[in-house]
Amino acid sequence: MKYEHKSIEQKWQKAWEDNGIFHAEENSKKPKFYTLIEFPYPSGQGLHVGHPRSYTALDIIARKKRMQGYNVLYPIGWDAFGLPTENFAIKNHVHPKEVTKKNVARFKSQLQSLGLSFDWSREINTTDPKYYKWTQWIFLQLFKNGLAYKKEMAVNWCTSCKCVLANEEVVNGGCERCGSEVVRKVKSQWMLKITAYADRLIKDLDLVDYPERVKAQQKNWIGRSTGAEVDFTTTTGDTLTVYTTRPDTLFGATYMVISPEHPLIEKLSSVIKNMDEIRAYQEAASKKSDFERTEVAKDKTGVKIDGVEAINPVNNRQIPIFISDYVLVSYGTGAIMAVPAHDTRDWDFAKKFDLPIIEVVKGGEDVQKAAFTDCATGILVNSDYLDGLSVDDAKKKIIEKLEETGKGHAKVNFKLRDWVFSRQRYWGEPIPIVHCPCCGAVPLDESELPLELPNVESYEPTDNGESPLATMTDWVNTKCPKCGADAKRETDTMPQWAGSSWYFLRYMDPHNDNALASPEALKYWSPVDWYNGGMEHTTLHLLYSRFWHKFLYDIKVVPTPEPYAKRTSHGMILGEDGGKMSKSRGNVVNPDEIVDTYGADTMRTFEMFIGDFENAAPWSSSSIKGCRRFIERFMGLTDIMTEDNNIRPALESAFHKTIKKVGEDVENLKFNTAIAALMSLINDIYATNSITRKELEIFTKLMSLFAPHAAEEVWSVKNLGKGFVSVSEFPTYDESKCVENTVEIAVQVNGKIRDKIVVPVDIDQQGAVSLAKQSEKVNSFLDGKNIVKEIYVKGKLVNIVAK
RNA sequence: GCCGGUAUGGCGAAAUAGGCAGACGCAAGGGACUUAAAAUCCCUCGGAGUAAAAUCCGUACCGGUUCGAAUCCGUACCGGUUCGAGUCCGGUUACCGGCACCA
Repeated sequence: MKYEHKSIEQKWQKAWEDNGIFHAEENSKKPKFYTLIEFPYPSGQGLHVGHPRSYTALDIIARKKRMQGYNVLYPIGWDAFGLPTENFAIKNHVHPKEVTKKNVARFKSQLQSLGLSFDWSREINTTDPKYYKWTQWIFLQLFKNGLAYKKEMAVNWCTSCKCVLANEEVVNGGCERCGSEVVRKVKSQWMLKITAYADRLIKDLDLVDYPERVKAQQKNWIGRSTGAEVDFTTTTGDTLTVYTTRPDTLFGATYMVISPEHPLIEKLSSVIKNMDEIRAYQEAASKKSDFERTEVAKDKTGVKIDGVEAINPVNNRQIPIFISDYVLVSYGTGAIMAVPAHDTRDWDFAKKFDLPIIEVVKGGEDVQKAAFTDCATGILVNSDYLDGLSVDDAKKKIIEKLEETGKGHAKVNFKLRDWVFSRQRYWGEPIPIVHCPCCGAVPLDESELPLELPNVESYEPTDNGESPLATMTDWVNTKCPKCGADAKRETDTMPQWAGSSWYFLRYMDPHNDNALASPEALKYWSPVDWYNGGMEHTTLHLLYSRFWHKFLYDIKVVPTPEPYAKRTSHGMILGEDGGKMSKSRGNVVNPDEIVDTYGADTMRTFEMFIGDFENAAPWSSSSIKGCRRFIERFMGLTDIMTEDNNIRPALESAFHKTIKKVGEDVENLKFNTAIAALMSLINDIYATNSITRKELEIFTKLMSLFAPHAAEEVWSVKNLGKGFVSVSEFPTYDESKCVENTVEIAVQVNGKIRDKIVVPVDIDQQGAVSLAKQSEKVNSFLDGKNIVKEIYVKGKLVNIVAK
């Protein structure tokens, strides 16, 4: 049979869609299976060869589950709010809505050309007011529950996007999206209190099946640490509270450091003698970007505060206070007690400013030469009632003492900060809040949702840091929903992460106007059974959506504490040169060209065959030919089919083994070896020059996971079964038929292979060894030696140990 | 610096409760078919070695355990915990990812 991929692929894509065979069933009695991929951002560049790697992988899972009798939900939609669209709109003077529409159409046709078994009847779009009505609704619930609040604070400001960024969006001091410089800017911002969920976001990782690296990264990002807050009094009678993870070293505190922004400085400005010097330091620190501030500086800087000192609560020793930018205002209390003997940063600082270093934990080298930071082995010294204790015991004891005397208490801290939720841009969900001069921030009534984006003249971001919406006075000016007074709408919009934080719920019931999804649909489909996506979203989307879902669980909207039961992650497809695909490198592969030249089936098979799914893999324009040949050979089977409706005995175990292997490998994301097994089997089939009807039926079903169009064609041309092979019953195997009658085993002498023999599969040790000894080759190595030991490993080898 | 991961032919990679290293595919070389090329089919394909064999070497490094190690161990060097350490804690090289002055 001639293989014309273009006509075949178009034909079957249309047939699948016309018959709706991939639509998830409503009110089904079948067990459900919800497979999910991260819905794409429809960029102007169109689909990238990286997208199909994830989509094809879960498509294969979805297809297999469908064939195994599950009611499968494999949905698709568009995460369409965002800056590139807006920037394109500004440049070309088109409405972002139009840009989005065009990009979605392009993406949709590209995706459909790949033969992915999405349920297109559930397509969603985050920019659709019917969709973002519910994004806004969730925001209102967060607001009503005190988890959304507005706060004046220093934020990350992208100088190019003219917009604030969340901490998660700042990469190496630059904007995650455009790479431009990020500076600190004080602005009033909407914040979401993700920190209220910090503990549960760590703890509930135990409930889900995620790769270890994902769990580790999330834990690392949340950064839980346990320690104590300790109150120091100052010579002015004020209280200076510090956070420390090493309260056991309190006796070794020889100075204190507060961050340049610490409020105590203003409060004591009249007492401080060197205020000019301090002001100059503050000024210099504020000019540094966040990146420079947090970069591990080799050289510590700081200024000693003149005129006020602190008193160590455990020994009443008077110690100096410094300001230094190595202490961050945003972590802990913005102040530390410095224990140079047991903290490398404090040690560096102490050396530079010639401050005393007092050893309070014994067990390391000379603390005058380097800080000793090992908690596991140290023993407390020079610490009064803590002397002789281990670090752990000393921590417990000192915290007890502090709590007794009211000088401190145990404290847990997180690196995680609240989520900066405002963006000063047009193309995002409007925040449904009205600012009233009397009532403050007032939420819109839920019946007013969706609060739609107005049409504006210009989407250009403003230099004064306000959203383009602020210029729309008839939209901005409104009445307070509470008291009716003249009031103004919030003009900031939500970040792109808002719409994607709950989209998987909408798929369960995408056309519902009364709720984000019906309780019945949520109950039936939750949680997502298998979610595949990129590692780059681990501390962004994946964390945000877990947070929202936990909140929705708390207010009894969703039935499960975690949104995704299982998460897997694919590796990147690299350019042929081994580097990341990018326009500037000129190594970008266009999927349209691949589909055009080789067909979607080849593209799919190749992306699955390319290597370990979880690792990065370079594209190869020559290797893909092997996959094309494989599919041609598959199509060619139709020319050698016989009407025999059995599996031939010679191939029986090969078929059963392949069914088993393909099924298991697919579940374990080992697509490459599953395809290799099918290639091996087809080689065995061609060696016999024929294939039976029954054999072709099974082979076609297995192939339909990877090359669904070609499989449908073979299925229908040879009339192998009713309907579509894509929804036929997945073949089963018989474990007992997976084994051959005879097997070739290796014969070793002293661990070196000397011969290979064919033996019955169930032969015992004695039989195998005596057969092995009949080999001349083996005997030549045994000559003149005594046999010490004979080893037989069933189905593998015989090893004769001789001396 | 900390956390996680990886290391196998010319290339993408297989094989780990220890058991035939390199499945499957690409590339390459030879042959068949063809006026020729492409396509297809057959053969070879880790390295050294040989006329062909034999044989030796080979899974980042070094060292071990074992009849047998890509797979297990680190006992190499030193120290600690312990009545008692091969067993618990603390090493080397290269690359990738994450975090990084988080007290």
